Amino acid sequence: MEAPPGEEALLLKNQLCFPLYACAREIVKRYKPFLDPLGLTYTQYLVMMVLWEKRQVTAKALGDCLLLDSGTLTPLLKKMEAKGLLTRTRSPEDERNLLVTVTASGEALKKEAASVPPKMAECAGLTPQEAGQLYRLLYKMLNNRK
Amino acid sequence: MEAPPGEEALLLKNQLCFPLYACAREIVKRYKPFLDPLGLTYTQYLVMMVLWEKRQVTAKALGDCLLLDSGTLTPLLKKMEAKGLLTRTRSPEDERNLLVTVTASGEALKKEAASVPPKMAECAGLTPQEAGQLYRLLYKMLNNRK
DNA sequence: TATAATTTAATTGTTTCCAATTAAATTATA
DNA sequence: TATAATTTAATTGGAAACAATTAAATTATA
Repeated sequence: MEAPPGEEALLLKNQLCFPLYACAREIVKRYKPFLDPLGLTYTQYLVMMVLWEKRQVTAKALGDCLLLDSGTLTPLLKKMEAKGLLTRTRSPEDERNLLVTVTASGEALKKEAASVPPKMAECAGLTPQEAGQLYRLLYKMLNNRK
Repeated sequence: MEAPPGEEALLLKNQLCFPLYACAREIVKRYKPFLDPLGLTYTQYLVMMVLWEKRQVTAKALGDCLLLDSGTLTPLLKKMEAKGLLTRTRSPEDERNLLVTVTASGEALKKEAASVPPKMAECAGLTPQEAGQLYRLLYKMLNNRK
């Protein structure tokens, strides 16, 4: 005897999005003990990863990278500037563009951050194969954006 | 010529947690046009799914289900009570427990919500096999919690 | 039984996150 | 060129989310 179709689709245990949502929050929590010593939140850590790679980016490019808009980035970047991790200047060629540049002290943080990825990889608890599968599926969903 | 090991692990494109985090936010955004007509946010929709299934739960049990604590649930449930979706009463057997009970109007919303899961399944853009894989991997990570 | 420990919600303060709007700079077009 | 459209950040307001603390009720223990 089966439940009517509309019935079972609304059960929490049949949701795909719920574990996605819960897992994302859980992961940020698991990062916390590793990021606290660096004085970074998870979102700030993401910004730093982009800056460690590129040294300088516009706020627009950062938002495109991280899928965050100015409502999130503006206050975040101001806080990080106050902490001395980056500078915020206007592009001389196009005053609309905000240039975000890593400072020496922001750059220096990279060495301490090097220990974070291996610790996190461990606490995810997936095999390398599973992690690869998950990575591929998540990007497939993300890229399904219109 | 390879980058040093600590180097590549800090690249955004090599992160597993970033697409997880971005995908969770993206999914909530994709739900929005379907949930707005019901007057529900995504988190409120999760609460309603539990209530449609159980009719009555304690706030504690709800938090265990959804992995949310009282700091999130207390204001959320008050808002939902104000909207007439549920009632908040104390358990007579144990006054510490808050009983959350769906109202008739909350129950009535279930019929309208029946159309949401199929629409969401479509916009995830995964095959049923992939969705199953993703589901399994996410729960594996979640259950790796200490 | 009296006290201590535990459990459960609520509160407080901080950080994200987003939608919608505004303002400024630039680019396109009439 | 003058005006319109576009692009980019910033702002505003609302909803989560969480850590840490507090308060009340219950249970365990000395």
